[in-house]
Amino acid sequence: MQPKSANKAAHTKLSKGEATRAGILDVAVRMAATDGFAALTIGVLAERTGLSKSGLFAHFGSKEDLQIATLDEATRRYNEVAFMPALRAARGLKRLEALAENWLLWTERSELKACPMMAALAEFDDKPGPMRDALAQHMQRMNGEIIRAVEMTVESGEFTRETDPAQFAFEMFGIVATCYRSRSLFQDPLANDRARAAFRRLVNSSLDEALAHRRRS
Amino acid sequence: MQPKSANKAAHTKLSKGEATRAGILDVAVRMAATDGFAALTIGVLAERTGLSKSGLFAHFGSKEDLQIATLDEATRRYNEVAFMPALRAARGLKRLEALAENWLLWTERSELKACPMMAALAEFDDKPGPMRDALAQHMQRMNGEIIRAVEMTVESGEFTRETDPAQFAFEMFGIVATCYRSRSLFQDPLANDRARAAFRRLVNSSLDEALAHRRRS
DNA sequence: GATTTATTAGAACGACTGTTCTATTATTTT
DNA sequence: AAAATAATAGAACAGTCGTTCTAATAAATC
Repeated sequence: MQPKSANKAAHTKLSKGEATRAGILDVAVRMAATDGFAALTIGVLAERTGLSKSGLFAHFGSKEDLQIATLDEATRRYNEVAFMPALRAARGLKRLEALAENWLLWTERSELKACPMMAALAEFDDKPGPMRDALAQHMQRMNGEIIRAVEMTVESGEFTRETDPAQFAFEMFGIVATCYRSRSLFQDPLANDRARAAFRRLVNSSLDEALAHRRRS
Repeated sequence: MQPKSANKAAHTKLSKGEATRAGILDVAVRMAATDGFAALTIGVLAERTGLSKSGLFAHFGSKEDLQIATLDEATRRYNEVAFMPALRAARGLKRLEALAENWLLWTERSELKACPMMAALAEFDDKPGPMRDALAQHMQRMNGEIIRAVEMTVESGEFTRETDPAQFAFEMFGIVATCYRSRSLFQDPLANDRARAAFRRLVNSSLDEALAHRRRS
């Protein structure tokens, strides 16, 4: 199943198997974003990639592995398109804002119709199993990175010491998630702006408290 | 399919058909909350209600109608357990707070493991069809009621005139949705408190602006 | 109590599911 | 070019899906 020369340098030409696997995952990520992970059936996926069911199946040991691989690929793209570029912004508020903005826009930039991670969240957050475990891990990591960014904004002095990074991350996540939902369910063209306004308010409340605190002491 | 005497007073004894139908929907709502609407299959539902597949199926014309009926029943319960009781609170901030608190707690009070509407939202917000239409309608109504409550809080003078009710509803929805997700995915026992803190911050930002505004003028 | 109507069961349907075989091609290594 | 290995196809599997039919039973009406 696994080619002999598994570990290869980043830009080595892909073997045939690896290339088709990548192609499958590309279709799979798109499908997961649009129709959810439940729609990710072997038959439909085989049809859309031009492979036979068994031919496609051979690239993954099971449907569950296929789903996990799809989720992994989606988060890989998120990191590539949204998270890592945000790290180029200076530590502190600048970076935090970049994280928010990139998070809002990464699906458009990846030409996805919706966020596959949000879809996965919705489908598996209540069903125990390997998929849910993988998802929880990804989300913990993402959340941890946001918390880290908030902590740096506190350390830089832009946010008050009273700021609760976990609480901030919680609210930030809510804003982004609601934005995605608002877009898909209501096709609300204002969703992005509403999310930005909410985020600004969230940021301001940490800033304002800082100013008030300094005035008090 | 429909009994002759369909319209009956509120507390009339249910006919046998209506009783079983209600029993089916009770199981269906519970299942939708726990496992999602996709798990709402005729076979499983028949097994859990002790009916035959065809016997159960006869109560609904199609699976789609069953799903819609389940969603309707869920929103009916929400209105009964969360929305209507909140109307007993005085117009303005009190009522708005009651709406938020009841919204957070209605699943526990209904002995549901999660919110079926949130599940529906996640599964159908991207798939056009009657189910999505029904869902969008319910959500528009809920959102409208929140907006109305915010408007009343503005009219009562507790919120500043600059308050954007739709924006407030957007953020409030995000807070509740994230709370539910946080509970189910991470089993976070702090989720409710985080949501309450976020809501308090949301409320405060409208109040503070009001004070600032009065100071300015 | 007899007759009509509402409610349920049972069997069968074609379509689709994930998965496992075996066989046949491509590709890579020797 | 030969031998070994990787990649794909095709057929078949047991299971489930939603749905439709016919037949039997329960309840309501006369």
